[in-house]
Amino acid sequence: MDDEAASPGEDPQGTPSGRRPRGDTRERIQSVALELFAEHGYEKTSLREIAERLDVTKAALYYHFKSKEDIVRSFTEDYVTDLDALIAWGAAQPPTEETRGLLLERYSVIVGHRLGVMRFLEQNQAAVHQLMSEGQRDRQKLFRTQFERLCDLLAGPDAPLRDRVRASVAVVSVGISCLLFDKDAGAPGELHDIVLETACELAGVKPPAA
Amino acid sequence: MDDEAASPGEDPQGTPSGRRPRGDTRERIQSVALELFAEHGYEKTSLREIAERLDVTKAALYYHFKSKEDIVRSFTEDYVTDLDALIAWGAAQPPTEETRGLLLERYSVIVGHRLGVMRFLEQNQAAVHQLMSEGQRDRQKLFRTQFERLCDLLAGPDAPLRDRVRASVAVVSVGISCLLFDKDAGAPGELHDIVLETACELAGVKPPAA
DNA sequence: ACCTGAACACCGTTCAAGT
DNA sequence: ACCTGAACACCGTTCAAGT
Repeated sequence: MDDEAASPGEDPQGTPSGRRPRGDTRERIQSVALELFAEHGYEKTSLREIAERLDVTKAALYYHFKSKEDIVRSFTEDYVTDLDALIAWGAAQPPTEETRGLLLERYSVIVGHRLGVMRFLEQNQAAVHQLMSEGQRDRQKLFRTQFERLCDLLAGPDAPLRDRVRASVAVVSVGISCLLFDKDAGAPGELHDIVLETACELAGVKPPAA
Repeated sequence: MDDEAASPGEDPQGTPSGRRPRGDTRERIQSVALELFAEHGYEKTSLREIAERLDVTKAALYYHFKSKEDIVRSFTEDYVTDLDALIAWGAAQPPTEETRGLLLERYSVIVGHRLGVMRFLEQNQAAVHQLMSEGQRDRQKLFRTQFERLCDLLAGPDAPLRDRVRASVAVVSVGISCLLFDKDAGAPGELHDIVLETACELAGVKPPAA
């Protein structure tokens, strides 16, 4: 039923520490790929380049991943899971101002923890959008849908246009602020506070625990 | 010196109405390309598809454009020119609150007039970024640079972090709001007013002519 | 001036085969 | 389980040649 759990072969014995086959080639592929995708873009990075850096053949990559897009999905998955959990949490809360403030704060924490993936997603929207809208059966996991769900939790589909626009800008602002000013912050929490305050102002809520 | 003015051949006689060679193939390529690039993304759209829709050969496209990237540049150029003019204007004004408000208003007008190109740029950042950072000698025309110049006119590189973050979000908000809510607006100026008000609030200025 | 046909190197993907 | 070598169809690009 759930066929996307096992990646290489089947591992029927079940190696104690999970399914990683000791040689950590799979993870090395992931990290080299994310690095190169960020540098030259997803489409401009060829599997040959990735393979060469790892001293393996192009074909070897296909033992660990079933396609180039599957490599992307592998390091995108965790972010999607986090965001899904946040949305589910938000949907279960009473739609109060406090909930909306916490939603933005938790979203900013997720973004802060996965800047590399966020940068990739932001820069390769077109590639990623195609990628996700085909194979994925679970429509709830499409990025666009997740974005909309998050916005709806902040403003609701029946809210006046102004509120919906500002809610969208609030969500987007968290992402791009973190990406653009990652390096420029002095104190560690400085950027986080600014980002959250700005997003909350846009969404029309007081920042939580201000 | 300026070698990017003439596109097909040289047209030494100088056809009265410009350099268009009557058969409007060049423009048909542009419109089909923008359409397909928006639908399937820049990289996923092949020159074969474009050529087939126009009933010509792939090779024919190379008579009108010197590469696939050159097609993008052709419908990107006008937007870049507009933005350059806006930046030049802004740099020549006194750095008052009124100037900053007008900067945002004029930017939102430019964006509103070129939604198709904006959508393409937003979704294909990675492709476009590569594209522009190589061939282009005129560094001032890089998109990233234009974005930064615009932000600097709103906040200045020495402004406190908070102001710089909010200036960046202000600029980005104009683009994404127009793209996301293009269709949802009731009255014609309704969205424009909301977008401008939001951007001005972020940049810390009163909206012009409110 | 405007376009075709055929070739080029490169790409992502597959698969039988090796260890 | 993990990887190679060789082949596949397709891509962007070039170029001599046609009208």
